[in-house]
Amino acid sequence: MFEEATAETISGAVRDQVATVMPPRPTIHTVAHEAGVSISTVSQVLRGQGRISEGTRRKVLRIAKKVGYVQDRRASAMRSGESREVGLLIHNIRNPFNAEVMVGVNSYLEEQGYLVFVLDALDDPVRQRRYLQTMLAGSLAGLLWVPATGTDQETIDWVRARSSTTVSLLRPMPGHPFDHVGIDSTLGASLATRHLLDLGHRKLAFLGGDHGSETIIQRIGGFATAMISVGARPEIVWPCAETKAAAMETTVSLMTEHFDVTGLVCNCDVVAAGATLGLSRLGLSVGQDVSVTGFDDIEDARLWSPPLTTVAVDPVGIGRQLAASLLERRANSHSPLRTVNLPVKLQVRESSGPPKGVAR
Amino acid sequence: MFEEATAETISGAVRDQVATVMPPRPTIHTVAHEAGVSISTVSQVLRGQGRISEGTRRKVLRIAKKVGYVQDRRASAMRSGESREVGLLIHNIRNPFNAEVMVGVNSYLEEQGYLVFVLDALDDPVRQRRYLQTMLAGSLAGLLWVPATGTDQETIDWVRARSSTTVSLLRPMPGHPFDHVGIDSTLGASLATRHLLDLGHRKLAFLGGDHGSETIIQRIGGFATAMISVGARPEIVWPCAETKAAAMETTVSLMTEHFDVTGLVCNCDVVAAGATLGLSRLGLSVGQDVSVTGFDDIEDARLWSPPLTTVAVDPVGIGRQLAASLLERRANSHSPLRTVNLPVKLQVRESSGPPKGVAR
DNA sequence: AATATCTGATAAAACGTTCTACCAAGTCAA
DNA sequence: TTGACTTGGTAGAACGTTTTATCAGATATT
Repeated sequence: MFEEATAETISGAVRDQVATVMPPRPTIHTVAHEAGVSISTVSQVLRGQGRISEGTRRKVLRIAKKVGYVQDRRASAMRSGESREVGLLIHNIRNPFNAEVMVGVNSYLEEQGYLVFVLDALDDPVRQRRYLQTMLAGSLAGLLWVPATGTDQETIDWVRARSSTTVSLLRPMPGHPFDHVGIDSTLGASLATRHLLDLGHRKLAFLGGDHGSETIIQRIGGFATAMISVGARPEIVWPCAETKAAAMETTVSLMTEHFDVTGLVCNCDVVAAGATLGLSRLGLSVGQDVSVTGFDDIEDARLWSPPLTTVAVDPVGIGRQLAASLLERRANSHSPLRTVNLPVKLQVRESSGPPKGVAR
Repeated sequence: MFEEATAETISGAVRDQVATVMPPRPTIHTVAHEAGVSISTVSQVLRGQGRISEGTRRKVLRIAKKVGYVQDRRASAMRSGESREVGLLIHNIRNPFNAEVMVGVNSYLEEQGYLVFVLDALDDPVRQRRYLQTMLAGSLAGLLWVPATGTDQETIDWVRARSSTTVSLLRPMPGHPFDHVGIDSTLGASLATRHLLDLGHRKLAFLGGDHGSETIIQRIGGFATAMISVGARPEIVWPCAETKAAAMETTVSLMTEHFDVTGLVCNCDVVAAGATLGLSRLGLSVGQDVSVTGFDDIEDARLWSPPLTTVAVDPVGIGRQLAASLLERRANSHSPLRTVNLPVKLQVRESSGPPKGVAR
């Protein structure tokens, strides 16, 4: 078949098998009838429970395979109140870091027979609320949740009332109402800051993050601590949204107002990317005129121009830890809540260098 | 609360409300009982059907809101056979392009009251098969499917037998068994190739893509056509996996074997990124020694060093078109299958330039 | 006054599972 | 032979909905 290479092709050719009537999906009844046993027997065989003789067991399994039976998870979940589906509610899947986390979660849980499905709240609390409602309406094995910016207490309480197994990640919530997997934000930010200070910088700014979140508080804390330890003043702190566009705008404003800043400690790599854009728009060269550090070490960071100095975390590792925490909580629902903070590591590349006038 | 800044902190502090017993989730029965009506009445009110007086209607709605009732979608779907959940089965969510598509799908469908959930097959046919089985086991409003590399005919047939509303995307399947939304791969590849030819290149290679897929056939077709039209020979075609690491390795091998190649036409931006890495490992400068073009125009492409010349497509637009196609198919299940190809546009940046020895 | 029609609501069966309670037949010990 | 126990299996209720059939009472029509 030849696809014409016009700008927009709509090929409306009639193809075969459009309106064939679908055969009914095989259910447990189909199998039972075919095998000449009761549905209870089939159910027990399929779940490996109850007392069934080896003979019928084999027969049922054979028939099940033959007719292509596959369990309806929702029916199963509805009756037993036990599902093997885990919801991953993420605040923004466009951030490649989150995609990596998802891969980690998935790889761990699927070998345990769980199905992970993902919802992207696009960092919108209203949408997030709607998603939470629909997810928790049916039974769910567990919820992995990166709360959106501006998540209110009511939502948190609502989730806590509905779901016993919830693990939050990355963004700590006030009061730590759930098990939590995060990273050592304070340490990370202070590592990055100290690195710039060691290079000779003194006039540094912190860029990015939404005001008021726990993460940002920790990171600003790390930044400030490092600054103060050498007698510098951590006075320039500009929050901004986690997108390149926003970070670019903010950087332009920031550098216009504070033209003597020689280093930017950014809240994440995406913000650092935006900062890079903003600086080059101002004709400033990253790594020479102004140093920039990120946070995350997403896969692309090493490809940028110049390659980004950043605080590396292991997103797949976070994903796996998340999954592990979830299963642990399921196994033991009465143990006290836990917070696990995974290690960070400074990854030095060319976006940071000594300030102008200081010999390397 | 102070989080210690060690490499790995496990804070095991006991917190409050660990073992509080959950109140039962309100069901339609709760509402019915509270309002003093039957569950059928509640059901009818909630779906706006049947003959219910204005008085009871209002009362039911009030109570439902009061007790915080939210419908159990799985029970509803099970009984009615009609769900409002759409599954998006994607071959690799790490590719930012796919994340954008997802955003497009989501934004369109959610305003129609659908819930979109995502599964990432990690480009593994076996995993994909398992996911398809679990998704199609219950009823699903529709399936959006980017087939994994190496999807076999049996799987395709199986899906066709189970699901009437499936839209495939991006990777056309043999025989075009579903509605399809794609991009004009042939045109895109020939645009990129022609661009390099116009700059004076003659010795070009095509890099990336998995052998045998329709997409790659189209793109290689576009590449070859453009080459032949100026009398060059399209002989160097190296497929490779869609990851930076693989592309880097392949590029190194390719350039070692064909040291006189001056331009690489890549199958996607991720591969182009890998190629960039490979070239710089060989000490070759991108855009000067060797030109590189990509395909997708992911958000980061303009940030790389040098910024990537690439074939731009609109992933969010694809997502929206996908959603539209799905709803159309649902509305009219007997219309002939359709293929929609969205336009592409060449985005020229600094990763492409005239070959050495040719004046710009 | 008897019958038909309409209105507002309900009872009960389904959807595909799981699970508790129960049963029939066989085995074994006393 | 009796009672107790074991083995292998089944019936049927339940999960939270939707949907069809039905019903009681009111209103309208002959």
